[in-house]
Order: sequence, then C-alpha cells, then structure tokens
Amino acid sequence: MVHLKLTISKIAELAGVSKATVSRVINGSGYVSKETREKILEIIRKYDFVPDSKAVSLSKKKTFIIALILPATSGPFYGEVIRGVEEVLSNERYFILLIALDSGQNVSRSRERYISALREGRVDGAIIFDPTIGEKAVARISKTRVPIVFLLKDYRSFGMDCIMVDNFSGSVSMVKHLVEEHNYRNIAFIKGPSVSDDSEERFRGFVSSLKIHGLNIREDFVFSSDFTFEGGRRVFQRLKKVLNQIEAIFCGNDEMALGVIEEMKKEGIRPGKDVAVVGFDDAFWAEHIDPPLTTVHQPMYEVGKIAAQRILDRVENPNSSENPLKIVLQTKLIVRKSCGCG
Amino acid sequence: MVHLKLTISKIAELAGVSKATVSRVINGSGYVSKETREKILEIIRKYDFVPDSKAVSLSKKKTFIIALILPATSGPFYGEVIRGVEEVLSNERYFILLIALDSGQNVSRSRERYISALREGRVDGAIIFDPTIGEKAVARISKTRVPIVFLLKDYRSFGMDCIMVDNFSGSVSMVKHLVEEHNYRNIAFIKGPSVSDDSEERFRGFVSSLKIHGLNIREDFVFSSDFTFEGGRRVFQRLKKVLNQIEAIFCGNDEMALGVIEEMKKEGIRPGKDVAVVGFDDAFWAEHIDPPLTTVHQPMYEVGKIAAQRILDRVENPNSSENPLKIVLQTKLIVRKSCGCG
DNA sequence: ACACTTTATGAAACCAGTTTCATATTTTCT
DNA sequence: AGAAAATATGAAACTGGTTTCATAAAGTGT
Repeated sequence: MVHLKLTISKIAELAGVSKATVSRVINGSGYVSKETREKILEIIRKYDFVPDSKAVSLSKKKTFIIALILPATSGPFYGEVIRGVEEVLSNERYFILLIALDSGQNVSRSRERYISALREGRVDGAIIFDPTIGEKAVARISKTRVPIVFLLKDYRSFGMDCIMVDNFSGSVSMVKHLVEEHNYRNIAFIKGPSVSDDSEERFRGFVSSLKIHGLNIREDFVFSSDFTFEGGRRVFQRLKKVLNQIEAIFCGNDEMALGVIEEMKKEGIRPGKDVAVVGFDDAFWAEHIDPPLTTVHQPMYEVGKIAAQRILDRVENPNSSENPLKIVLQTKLIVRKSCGCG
Repeated sequence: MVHLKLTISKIAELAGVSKATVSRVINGSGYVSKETREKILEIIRKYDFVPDSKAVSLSKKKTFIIALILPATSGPFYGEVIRGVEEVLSNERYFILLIALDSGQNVSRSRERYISALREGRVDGAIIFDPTIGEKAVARISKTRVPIVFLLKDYRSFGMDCIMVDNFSGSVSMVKHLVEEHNYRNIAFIKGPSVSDDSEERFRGFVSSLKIHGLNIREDFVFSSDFTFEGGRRVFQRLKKVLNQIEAIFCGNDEMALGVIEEMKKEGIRPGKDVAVVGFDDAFWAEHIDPPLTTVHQPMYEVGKIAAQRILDRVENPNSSENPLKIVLQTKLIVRKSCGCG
C-alpha cells in the first residue's frame, strides 16, 4: 500500500468543499457554518491530517522559528541560556534553530552561516550571543530586517535590543568582599582574552574598585590568559613569581580559577588558606570543587528567558516603533570557601 | 526609501530572462550560456539577492534542517552531543532545530511538540534522545516517514537506526576495578530511575560482574534514587545504616555520586578513604571535585557525531533499503582517586 | 547537405498552503 | 416588504521558488 500524502486539497475533496473552506476551518478564520466545520474536522481527524509547515511558512511569511546563536565555548552557559529560551519559546509554539559558533579561526565561517540563515528568511527573529562580532557584521545583519536581540553586546545604534549582565558591579562587589571582609590588599587579577567585552568589564570593575578602596593597581599583579582551564594552569606558572607578595587571585572566570587551583594544589599551596582564589560565572560545578569556589553568579537562565520574551515581542509587533531596549541584569556575589571564608 | 523585496522574478526581469533561467544559474542545473550566466550573476551580486528558503523548501520538499531532541536534564551531555551533531551538520549546510524535553510531568507535552514538528514536515530528519519514550509514541513517529536516529534506545524494529553506549560493560569494568584492584567485596549500588534503560543496564552490569567475581548481591546494599544531586544526598541518609558493612558505593551517575560525596563530607566521612565512591558518566567537573571522581566515561561527543553522520546518510539516500543500524560505542573506565586509588 | 545530438531558453505547471474577491444565501432591522 | 448587514462558500490569485516540456538554435557526423 502506497502512502499517499494528504494535502488540504484532498481533504477538501473528501469533504466536498473547496480548499479555502478547509483552510478557514484549520485556522479558525472567516465564516464557516457549523455543519461544514464539523464535517471537515471529522475528516481531518479520521485521516490524521496535518498541514505542511513549509507551505504555511511560505504563504504566511512566518516560520515560527527563532535562531539562537551561541559560542561553542560558552560551556556551562550553553545549557542555561538554552533552557531559558526554550522555556519561553516553546510556550508560544516557536522553535529554536540552534547555531553554534565554531571556535578559533572558523568563527567567521560560522558567522557567514548564521547571517545566511537570516538572509534566507529561515527564521522570524534571532537571539545572538556572538562575543567577537564587530560593526561590519552587525550592519549586514541589520540589513536583513530580521528582529534581533543581542546578548552581552550593545548594538542599540543599529536598532537592536540587548540584554546585558553587569560584570562591572560583579567585580566591584567581589573586590569589596576581598578587601573589606578579608582585608586583602594585594590582589592579582587574571584577565580573559581582550576581545571579550566581559573580560574587559570585569577588569575595569576590578581596577575601579581597588581605587575606591584606596589601593593602587600593581601592573605586575595583572596577568592575561584565555578563559580556559589550561590557560589557568599556564598562567599560574607565571604568577608564581609574585605569589609571596599577594593574598588573593581574582580570576576572570571560573574555568581559569579551576586551573589555578589545580596547579596550586600540585605545588602544595592551599587555595583559600595560603592564598585566596576567586572566579567569575558561577559554573555548575563551582560549589562542588575543593575548596568550593567563591565567585560571581551570572544569571544566564534569566538572560535566556528575557531575550526570548523580547524577541517574541519584536516578532509579533513588527511595526512597533519602540526604541531599542537595553536590559541590564545584575550579577550576584556567591561567597564560598576559596576566598578564605568559612 | 521603501525596501522592496527581491525575488527571483525581479532578478529575471532585470536580466531580461525568465525566472527559470535564473533558477538554473542559482542551482547550477540545466543549460545556461556563459554570457547569460554572467549577466545574471552580476545582477544577483549587485542587488545582493538571496533566494527565500521557505519557497525553496516548499518546492524542493527539503528543509535542510535536522531536529535534535534532548532531555533537559542531560546537563553535562547537552553540550557534548550538540557539539558533535553541529560539527557534522554544519559542514553539510544543515541546521539544527533544537527541542528540549521538559522535565517532570510535561514530557508528554514536549513530546507532542516534537512529534508535531516531524508531522508538519519541518525537518528532513531527527536525532531523538528521549529516554522515557515508549512504543506507542515511536509508532506514531514512524508513521511520519521522517528518517530518525535514536540515541540510547533501540527501536530497530520500527526501522530506526540507533546509537548505543555500552553501559553494561562500563559497569562491569568498574566492578572489576573495585574488586580486583581494591579487593572490595561489599559494594553498594545506587540505581537511577527505573524508567531509564541506562540505569537498568548499569545495574545489570553491576550484578553480573559481581557474580563473575563470585560475590553475591546483597539486596540491602541496593538503593534507588533519581540521578540528581539532591537525590544523591537523600539516598545517602538511607544508605548510612549499612555504611559500616560496605567498602564502596557505586553510584548510577556522577551527579548522585557528587551528592553522596558532599553528604559524606558533612558527616566527617572521607570519600575515597573511609569508603570509596564512584560514578558513571564522566561529567566535565568529575575530575575537579574532591576527591577526583573515578567514573565511567560516556562518549557523548562521538554519539552526536555518529548520529549526525547516520541521519545525513538516511536523509540523502532516502530509498536505501539498508537495514536499521545499531552502533554501540564503548565506555571507558576513568580511574581517579575517589575509588581509593592514588 | 541532411539527420542527429547538444545547447539554450521560456511558458506553464507545480509545491501546499493562505487570502482576496465575488457571489449567493440568510438574518436583522426599519 | 425591502434594504442593509451578516454568514457561507468557492474560484482564482498569491507566496517564491523548481521542474517539466516544448521549441529553437547551434554543433556534429556522415
């Protein structure tokens, strides 16, 4: 038995009506008499008919798909952001087209890929988390006229909403804790890659907060790495030279903090006791490592949720002349033991 | 200036040819003279034209989208599987439609959602990782005729490929290590939810391996929980009663192991010293907790890659009569310190 | 020079729906 | 009863592409 594909026309034929009427019944639009509707619904049920989304998308000019672009390296955040986005979108019957940015040299390749997706009209809107994007690419994206919400990048000048996380304040509250609660006065800082805005913000918060506390920044206490675990290990080797001059190491993110902690232990130095080590992000595992990591929590689940709400708003009210929105979510200091507490 | 949308017809008009010819140029199909081709390409470039994917999908009956269905709770795996899938698919210019299964009571709701996506013809194929699915749902899925690859579920009887991980052997090698290297003879086991095949397989491997080593299974050493961190903590409270009779606790997954370890520490019991605790999965953080967790590595990145390769194969050779494939990937014992080593 | 193949192109059908418009029938209101 | 408004339905146009088919021109072989 050959499986013949059902279409709205076949249903119409079976019901003895026109396809326009079947379409009205399916969409609940226009006038249809009660009897006709029931008859058609009966047949739809009987044959288990579902309209083809490709045809619907074409004629309605709407895909019910939102692109979600994420950096491949966002490790712990990945899941959180997706969870937030999915929760909101699935309730409104939208789907997620997930595009991961290649790491390394291939970012531009994957950037082309997602810009193509936008230009081809594959999606109704996009949530873009692309830390290394620049104005040229944003300009191209803006030409597509597809509603966009940027994550952790402010491109309101291109008419795009953005959801930010207040990294600066996060650093400030961390330094406040280290200085006021622990009386540390010599704090090293390990920066992430300089292309990362987050990294720079965190560093600026660090510098600014030191100043506020009347401490001046020692350039030889500032190190640079790449936000990875391995990078944390490596940078510790350089940092060792000043280890006897410092009381705390503020790492630009948790992964590097973990690398530093591991390396310290290997050398018989006790993190949290001999020298404090703190991070930034509050990764899933941060509370379970030894010692539990004092860090700054990034509300990535909320970022996902709010981004999804915004993009839906934009998509469903395309001609709202509302100005591009900037929403700043607060970070939260999470005190555990690696700072010397407890 | 109003932005008028470009279509293939407008391009054709501008080039003074028919849209059929433009289509041929774009697709590189059929005959087109060199001059005509160049003229058309010139105009396409000049106006920066990209064909609408919705229209292409409809007429080609192909979306270049693969659905990827994942349980929301797959925490650490999430990223790994996605990474593997994305790597393969993006190279072949396919996109991922990501659908996360709700946790708890809403699984069936999200199951409906992804089955809808298949029935609507939204995707060319699907990779399904749905641990609690049953035959009824699989039967409905199979009716859609959409090529499917199942992850960690064997539904070859419905014509679907499956990628499995050999949990049984994983358990066996773990027990072998505990018994042969450490001489433990009294080992507790904490099962995951009984609906999970993985959980059951791991348990069966445990039982079988005990037998092989001439040990008999003590029912009061077997506990049940739910694969969560909290579940691990709770079950430890029950497990305490037999704590003085056992030398090791084999946890059905890493998260529970972590819960157990935390709880033990709170009570002043030293995991890895006083009693061994081992897990299953090899989550990202497993090597960084204290003590580093001895566990069984699940090759989820490879699972993703292979699943993606299979689904592409099926999608691009729709009438291959090849029998449904079962691919079993091997787990790997990762010895760290929580078993008492080192 | 003639038949045959290859190359080149456009008209029209097609993919599977939605939407507009015209028309016919009822219903409601003076 | 007659006009206006509401209800009901189908034909046809439309979404933006691809593909088939017919036709014509150019190239090839004998």
